[in-house]
Amino acid sequence: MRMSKLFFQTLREAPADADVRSHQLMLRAGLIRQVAAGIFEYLPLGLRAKKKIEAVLRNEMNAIGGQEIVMPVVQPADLWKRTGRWYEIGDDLARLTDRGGRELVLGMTHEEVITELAAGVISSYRQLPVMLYQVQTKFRDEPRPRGGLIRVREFTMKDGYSFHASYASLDDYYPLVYQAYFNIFGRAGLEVIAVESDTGMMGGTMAHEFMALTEVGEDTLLLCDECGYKANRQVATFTKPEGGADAGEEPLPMEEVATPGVDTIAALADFLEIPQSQTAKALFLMATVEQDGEEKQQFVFVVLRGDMELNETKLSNALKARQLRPAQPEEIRAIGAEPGYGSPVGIRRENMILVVDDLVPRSPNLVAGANRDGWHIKNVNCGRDYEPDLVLDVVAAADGHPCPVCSAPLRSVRGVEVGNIFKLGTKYSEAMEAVFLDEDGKSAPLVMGCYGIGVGRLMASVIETSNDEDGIVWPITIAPQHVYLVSLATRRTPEVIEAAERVYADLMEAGIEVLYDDRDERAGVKFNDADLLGIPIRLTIGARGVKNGIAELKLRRDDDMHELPLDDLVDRIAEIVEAEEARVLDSIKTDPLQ
RNA sequence: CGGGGAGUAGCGCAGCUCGGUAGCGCGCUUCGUUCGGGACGAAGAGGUCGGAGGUUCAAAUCCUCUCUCCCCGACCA
Repeated sequence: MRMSKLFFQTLREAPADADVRSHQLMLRAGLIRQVAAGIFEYLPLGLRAKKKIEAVLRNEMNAIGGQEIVMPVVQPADLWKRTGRWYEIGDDLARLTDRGGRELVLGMTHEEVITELAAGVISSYRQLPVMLYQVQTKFRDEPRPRGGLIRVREFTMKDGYSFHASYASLDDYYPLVYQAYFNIFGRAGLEVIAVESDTGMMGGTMAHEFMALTEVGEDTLLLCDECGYKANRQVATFTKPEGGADAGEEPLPMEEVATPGVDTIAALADFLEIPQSQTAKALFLMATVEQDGEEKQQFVFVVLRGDMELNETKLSNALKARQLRPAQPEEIRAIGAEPGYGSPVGIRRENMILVVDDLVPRSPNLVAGANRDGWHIKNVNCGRDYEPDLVLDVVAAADGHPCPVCSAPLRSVRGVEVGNIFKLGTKYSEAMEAVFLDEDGKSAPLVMGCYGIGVGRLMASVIETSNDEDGIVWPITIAPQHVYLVSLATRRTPEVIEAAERVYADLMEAGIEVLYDDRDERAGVKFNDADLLGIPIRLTIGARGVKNGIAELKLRRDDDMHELPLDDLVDRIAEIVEAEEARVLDSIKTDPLQ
């Protein structure tokens, strides 16, 4: 490809509304353009990188028996009604109506469609297991797209779905996908870790997320450097201490204490000069739950120890709540509690659930609110002064908490979820009546797994983790082009143009991907654009070199200059491309599946 | 949805307080000189100042409404 004809433009300055590094670089390098919030165009170079990633995806999916199909973006609402997700999912699901008044959705994922498809094709255990996948556009009307391609509304996803005759078969297959995912990310030059994750709206029994560790990530992960435990904060557990500072202490009589204007835990601990672990934190939430097929609002009172944070995912899962929101002050007062001074002691227990974190009953003599503005109660004891409805682990693991496996301190890091794998089970096959006949001639629902990778997000993550102050540093495996050929010709040096043209033609002839900078620009402009674009191999043809029969070679990833003889260039470049590819492949790291 | 910020040429910005011919840098076009890490000179093209109302002799500037984008939070298969 000739730069002089390439449809793009590099930018010296990053657009003001990009503040994530990968976003800035992709815009500056002319890989993408933004059309609307979370909606992007791919320009030629960006698309080439995207297609390289897709080629890796296809290759690895095919290697574990995947068969590629394509399903529609626009799907009938009826399918989504059958699984209930039409009702469960809120505004993230874009809905539209066709000319005949029929309701449609833009596919945000394809479980419904593929399960229906599988139901139509699969009738016997002899057809199982089978893995189907597609590389297709998804639309999710995210409330807040951000970070360029990190979080978007319209995106390309590789989504795969496996169908099995039994859970045992799914259990056998799942590790193959797990390994294929490491191969994919490794081949794309992205280091990831796999963490256990919440199964969320997908449902299912087991799930892993593949996370690229970077500060721009939206997920918090907890890692143990000692034993290797790692989990998304949403599901992470930790070894809870035996009790508070006063563990083992005898319960003391309750005592009211005036605390004017002290309506936060931090202020309370300061005011009474006690650690936050000696306080009780009261949280009031409204949960949307299903009861007898009806949606219902359920008031939830949660008591945590003051030094802990609520993990809403844990609570939500335990209550099987569809939604959780903070309760309004009038809702809180309706049960006889006072916002800012909430306490489980002396409240009206009708129409509410009192959930207590399991650390609270082990922590005697806590200071709780008095349900009265400006007052707290000392020496509140769970079990003596109030009876919880549920005692659960509902607190969030945080940096420094003891590992649940080995008790070493956990470390919290940020990560971008670039892929996920789920054991779905029969949730969708039952809803869609996707059944097969087993060996005994009995009808049974298909057992499913599903596996996703966001292509653009993967690309952004690679750039996010592989760049320097001058620009992108592409791994050669997914770089838009392998070679950036710089011609430093001027009008007085036609022999340089001639040599560069010949090298370009030879490289093309040999099937080597080359971006030829034939623009009438000064050397500095070309070198700076070369650095910005991040093509792995830079080849420079200048007057000096041509006189001596050499070209100059520099790899984007290091600072060393090399000289290559012009008459042996093509073979040498081919070797280097191969060596650089091998280098990426050699660095693939896999986490054992736990 | 809550909080904050911003919309003026392709990109980065000034002008707005105090109403009076729409500017600067980069990029783009043409010509000339230059040519190994973002050259120089000359001459140009390019903007309904996000949109709609209003106030005024006169609105980028003041008022009202509205749209869009970004950041933090809520949310997130």
